[in-house]
Amino acid sequence: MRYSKYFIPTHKEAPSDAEVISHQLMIRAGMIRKLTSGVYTYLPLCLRSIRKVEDIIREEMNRAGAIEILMPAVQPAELWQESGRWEHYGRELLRFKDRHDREACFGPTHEEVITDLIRKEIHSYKQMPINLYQIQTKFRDEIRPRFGIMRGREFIMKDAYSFDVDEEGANLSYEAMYEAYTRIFDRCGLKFRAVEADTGAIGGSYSHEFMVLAETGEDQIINCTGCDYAANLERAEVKPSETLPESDVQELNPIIEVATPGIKTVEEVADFLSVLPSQLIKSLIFVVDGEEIAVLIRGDHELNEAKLKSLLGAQTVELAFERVVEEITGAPVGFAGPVGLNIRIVADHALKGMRDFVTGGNRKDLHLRNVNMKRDFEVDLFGDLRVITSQDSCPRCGRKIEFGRGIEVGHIFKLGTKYSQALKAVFLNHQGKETPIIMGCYGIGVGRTVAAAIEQNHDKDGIIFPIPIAPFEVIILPLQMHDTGVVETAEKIYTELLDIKVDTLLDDRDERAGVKFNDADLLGIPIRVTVGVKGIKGGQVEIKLRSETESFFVPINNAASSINEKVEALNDSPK
RNA sequence: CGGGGCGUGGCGCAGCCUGGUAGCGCACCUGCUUUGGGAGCAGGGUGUCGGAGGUUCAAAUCCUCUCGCCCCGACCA
Repeated sequence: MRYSKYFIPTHKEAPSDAEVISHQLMIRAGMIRKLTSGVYTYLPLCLRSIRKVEDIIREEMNRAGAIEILMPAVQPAELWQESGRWEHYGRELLRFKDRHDREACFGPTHEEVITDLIRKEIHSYKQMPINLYQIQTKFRDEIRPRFGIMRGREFIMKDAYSFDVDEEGANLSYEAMYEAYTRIFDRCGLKFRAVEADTGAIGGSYSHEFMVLAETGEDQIINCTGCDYAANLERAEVKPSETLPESDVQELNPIIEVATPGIKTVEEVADFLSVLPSQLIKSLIFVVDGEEIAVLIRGDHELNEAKLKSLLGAQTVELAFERVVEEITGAPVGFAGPVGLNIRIVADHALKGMRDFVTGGNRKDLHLRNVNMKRDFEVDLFGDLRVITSQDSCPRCGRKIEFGRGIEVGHIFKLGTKYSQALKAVFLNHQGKETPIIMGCYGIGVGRTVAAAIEQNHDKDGIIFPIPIAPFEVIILPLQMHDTGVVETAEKIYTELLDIKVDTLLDDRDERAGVKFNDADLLGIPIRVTVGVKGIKGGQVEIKLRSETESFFVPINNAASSINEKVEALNDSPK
């Protein structure tokens, strides 16, 4: 491609609303332009990167035995009502009506559509396993789109769905996808980690997220330094600590009421009473599928709502409004406690060993000291409810854990029969018995993968693309466009590279050297070939890798083959 | 949805408080010079100051409404 005939509108400055580096660089490098909140045009450079990611995805999905299809973006409401998600998916689902006033939505995901297809076409165990995938534009009306195409509302996604006759087959399908995803992100040249994850709105029983490691990632992840356990923070299990014997009940101290005027937060109360936050118990009132429930957490711990949700098998979990808290506890927010409450109480494991602790007094400006379980209140259900901390050890092997951040680029789920049951996707098994199909689903954010790659690979001058997903592999910079020797040499190498199928951009603009160098750095094309009068005199051109500071010279005559060697070397060396 | 902030040329911003001819840098166009790390000089074009209404002799500026965008929050009492 010739730069002068192409469309790469670069900018020196990033717009002020671009927060993260990948967003800034994608705007500056002329990759994306915003149309409206969370909705972007992919300019040619970005599209080339996206296509390269898509090609890698296709190759690996096909290798894993999946089959590409393309489903409609617009979906009828009836299907979503049938699965129950018309109600549950919430405001993220973009809904509208057609001219006949029929309700529809723009697909944010395709479990309903694919399951509908499968229930109509698959009736026998002989037709499975099967895995169908597509690469398509989705729309999710995010609460707060941000970071450019990292969290857009409209985005390109690869989604795959597997259908199996039994659990064992479903596990094989899942593992095949796990391997395919590992290969995909490896081939994209990304540093990533697969972590155990919460299943969220898609539902299902078990899942892994593929996280590109980056400081600016929206997700917090933990991993064990001793074994291969890694998880999303919202999922990470906490090993229950040793519980103390419960035999010495008689030695418990009597409850003391303490006036705590205006003192509400854990820090304030602990400070006021000169105790550690770990001696306090936070009592949080939640509305769980319409039922009010008290949740008890140690003062220095943090509740993990996802865990609460799964412990109770709930659809919705919401912190109660102030008014509700006042009705239930008889006190303003900040003074809730378990003593005397007549609603269900669930508590984190960490409370088991505690005695003589501090809680709210269910009265304005009152806390209680020396509160104890069993004597003063009963816990209906214990569970793992808190967020893991740096003091905790690995739930599998007990060794030290590390915290980090990541960008979720892929997510694989075991769905079980959630959708096949709701939509009655059944088949006849060997015994001729009607059985629900076991499903799995597997997503990759294609645009986000490109953004994540930039987030992970850049410097002060711009992007440093991993070569497998770079829009071009090589950029040629003829520095003096008025010098026929320079131009001819650049053209010669350009033609030779195109002949051997190296993706090459020739910067044939009549610009000053500095402009070309800076743009080349900004665009992040992995290999730069500089053709200048100086080099030509010695019969040489200069080659520099974007990822390195040193350059070297090669003879013009075999420049193309030297460059090709570099291209292949870079392609073969995953990060 | 709650809180905060911002809308002035393509981009980045000043001007607004204290009303009085709309400005700067980059970008863009023309010419000359320059040409291995975002050139210099000269000339030029570019705005319904987000929109509507109001106050006023006069509004980018003050007031009201509205739209859009961004940030934080929407769980930890």
